Amino acid sequence: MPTKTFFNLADEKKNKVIEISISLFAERGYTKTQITEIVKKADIAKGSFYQYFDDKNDLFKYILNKAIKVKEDYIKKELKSLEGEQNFFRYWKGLNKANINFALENLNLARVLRNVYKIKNFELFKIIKRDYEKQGTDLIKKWLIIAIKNDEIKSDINIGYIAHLLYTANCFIIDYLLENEEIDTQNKIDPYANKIVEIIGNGLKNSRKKEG
Amino acid sequence: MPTKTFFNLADEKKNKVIEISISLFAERGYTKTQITEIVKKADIAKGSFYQYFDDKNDLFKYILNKAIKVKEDYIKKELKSLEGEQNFFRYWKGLNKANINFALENLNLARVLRNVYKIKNFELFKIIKRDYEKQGTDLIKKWLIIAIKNDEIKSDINIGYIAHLLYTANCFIIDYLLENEEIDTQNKIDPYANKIVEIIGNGLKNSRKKEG
DNA sequence: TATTCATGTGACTTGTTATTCATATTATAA
DNA sequence: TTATAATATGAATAACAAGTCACATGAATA
Repeated sequence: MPTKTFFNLADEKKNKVIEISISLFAERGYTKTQITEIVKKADIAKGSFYQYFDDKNDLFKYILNKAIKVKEDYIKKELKSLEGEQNFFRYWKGLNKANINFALENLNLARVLRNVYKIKNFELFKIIKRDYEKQGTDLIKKWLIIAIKNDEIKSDINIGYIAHLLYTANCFIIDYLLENEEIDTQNKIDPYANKIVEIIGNGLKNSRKKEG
Repeated sequence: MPTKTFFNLADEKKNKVIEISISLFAERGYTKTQITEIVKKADIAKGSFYQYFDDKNDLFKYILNKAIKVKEDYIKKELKSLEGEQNFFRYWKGLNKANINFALENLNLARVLRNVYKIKNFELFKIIKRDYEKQGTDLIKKWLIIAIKNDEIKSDINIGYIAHLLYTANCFIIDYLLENEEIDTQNKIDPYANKIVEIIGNGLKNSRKKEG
């Protein structure tokens, strides 16, 4: 956790440090981001940095948690608007939409999250990563179980596998978005995401049942 | 390129260095793999290492190219056995099979490749990575075009997107395999991979045409 | 204004790891 | 056997980046 001193800082200064850190972590990942560069860009002294944060890790965890919270808010908002909905695919589509909106409106935060996801052998983040992924797949699993009960989806699937596949399909869309910066508008990414949802959705659908 | 001295080495010694490097790069990725550890495990002197390789990068590129070559061999072999085949899905299944076999039989080489794929901001590897991905998607694109001509696949798809999706679905299977070491046999990974091929395949199929 | 507390500072220390180099050993050829 | 080339060695160096610290400045209160 950042120190009291950091939170006492004038908003402008505080946000400058945060924004610069986010953009560096997003661009270079954890290891290659240097405190030296952060302080230079934020125009503060090295010593000051260590008055604000215990160490590099402290800063990173702070930003990571920020990213997770912001993303969760997007998902919560979307789920609220889906309340009462019975159709699995609309749920999954909603989850995709929330994730895409989060990424579009917070490109660098989304990049920080994806970098953590891809990181290797970082004991500290392994737990965060696992929790984070579990949260995503658990939600899908819950929906899948209901969808199978409702005969909406074929029952000959392994729920764990498929939840993982659907989760990954979503990550894939986000990656595509983050790696192809030219795709920065809803107009371009939406048809793309919908196509994927449609393709995988068609493959999953219980063909014995007509669409609802 | 490793030096003449390295290639002159007795096979046992040479392979020891290679194997240890592969397993360390696979386990820890490029940055966290230390020459000091390689040298210690391979039981050679630090100075010797620098008689064999220009630097750490030289070693890594050598191993990376080795991995690419080995993987290509698996694909070439599979493609040969598919010669004359007209069905898109059998091709795609074949590609999956080749990749899975490569990964199962060369776990660490596969991990090295996946690590490179996930690496950020490594100018040197960006080109290799891009080439490598282009190769994978180009193959799928070629098949997709034929499949659409044959009415095997719906025509309302963006070939670039879908090729990328199919390519990623494959990477997803490999990741799942590499991250869940307990899945180390053909028996366990095959039904899993087939399920994914089936799901996405069903979604892509032209429903106006009966299966061939 | 004097005292105290909070914040700012950047040269220095520490730790880490790639890379070098002067020297020793071993193999090869004459 | 001797000379020459090839290979081996590990302590020393270099480069880099995180984290510290003794001191400076500023703000708040009495």
